[in-house]
Amino acid sequence: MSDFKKSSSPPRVSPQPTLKVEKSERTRAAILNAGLEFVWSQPFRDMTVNALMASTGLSRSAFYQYFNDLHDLMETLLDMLKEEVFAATGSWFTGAGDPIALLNESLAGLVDVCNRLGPILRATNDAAATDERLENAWAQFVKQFDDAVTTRIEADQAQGLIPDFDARPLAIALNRLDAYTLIEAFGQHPISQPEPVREALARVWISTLYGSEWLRDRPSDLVRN
Amino acid sequence: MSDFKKSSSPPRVSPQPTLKVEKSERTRAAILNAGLEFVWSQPFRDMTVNALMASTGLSRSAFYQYFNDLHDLMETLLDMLKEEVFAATGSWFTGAGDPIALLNESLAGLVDVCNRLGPILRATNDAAATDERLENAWAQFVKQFDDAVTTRIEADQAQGLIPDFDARPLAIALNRLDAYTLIEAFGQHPISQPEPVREALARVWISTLYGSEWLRDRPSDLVRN
DNA sequence: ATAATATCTGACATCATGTCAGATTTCAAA
DNA sequence: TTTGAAATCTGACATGATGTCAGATATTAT
Repeated sequence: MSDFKKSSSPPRVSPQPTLKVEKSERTRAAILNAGLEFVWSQPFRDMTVNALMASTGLSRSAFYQYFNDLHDLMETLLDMLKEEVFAATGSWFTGAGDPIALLNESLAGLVDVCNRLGPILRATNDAAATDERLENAWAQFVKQFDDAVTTRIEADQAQGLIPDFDARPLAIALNRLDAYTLIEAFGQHPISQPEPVREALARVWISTLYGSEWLRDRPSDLVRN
Repeated sequence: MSDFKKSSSPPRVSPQPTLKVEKSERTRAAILNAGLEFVWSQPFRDMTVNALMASTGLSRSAFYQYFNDLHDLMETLLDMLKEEVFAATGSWFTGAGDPIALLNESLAGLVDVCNRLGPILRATNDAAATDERLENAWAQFVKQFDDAVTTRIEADQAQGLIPDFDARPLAIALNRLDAYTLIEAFGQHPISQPEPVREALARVWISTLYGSEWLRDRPSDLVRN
């Protein structure tokens, strides 16, 4: 009871835990944390350098010591997200063993990351619409998945595990499915239950790639890996 | 040869073909056409009332006689798109007969509309990120599909044509698949070939809903209906 | 304690927005 | 065709966000 906490609060950025903690590192982290707070509570379109810095006690112009503009800050948050997403989804791409089990694992990891960091996902995607640089960063992020998924599909096609369709358009479509279903589900309030979302994504991926016959049973034994 | 034309140029909006053509109707149409031209050639983030009106010969302030702001104009374009999309996809929702054939038809129609009107799709989605009103309009548009698809899935589940999963999360996921695959494919240059996109979407929908066994054959006999 | 350096601030120039009073154009009645 | 009321258009203004910069203040090593 005592440890109750609102379901999802932003993560925090801490400066390098070196002995010497430069002032600049601390304020940079403070600004990033203000950004996280903001993105967790308000849509990106309301973010303004003024509003952001007001919650740090620093002047508006101090912001420009650390970031070129708001989109630059968002790109930093996107980098945080990317790391976690790559870490969570690696298994299906690199792992050996039952492809369906690995795919399930990757999707579960992806859903978990987005459940925790959904607002970053949504905000960076929103922000990308108003800035060419960030849009390219986002596009490149997604493209890495398009490539990886295409490769994996083609490998499994070579093994006869997946029927012989044109892999790339399918990979692109399935990745858009993930990205925007997850943004919708976890990007902003009200936040969805993760489990039905995971089930929906898994059903689509598995029946499209490996065939619907693999869905009958398969209890959720993958929750504890 | 003489009738060759760039693969995709914006449609044009014409005033009501009444006898009396009000001046205001003509300039409203002119502004909308300027909006279409713009969205066909540049990203929405570069659209400015100045830039838009420059191409009409009217003053910047004249714009505000017809629209509250750029997002208001975009909402008008979205309405144009909605009509076409509803007209193109109706068959699977309302029609009677072979569900898979109807689904194929609806998806083909959807791909065709987006192939013609892709820039509107992309621009309105981009614009929605910076305006609450338009964001709601977009969300409502998509939600209509979520509801319709959910209903159709549940009806087919009742008939035993579709397995008994939770319909709504699936419907949401599949609609995001369509929306953002189509934005990606036709929203901006370079524009994809429609056919591989159509095939990818059809494969995902059909194998997820009705089972992958329906994909083996089925030549593209639906092209001419 | 102090000087060199790092960090921060206020003030400025720029640009897009939306409004409004008044100028200009349209159009229907005479 | 003329005319004047209504419709349409325009320039000028106030506002608010942006990014920069010179100088002020704080930090840190010695």
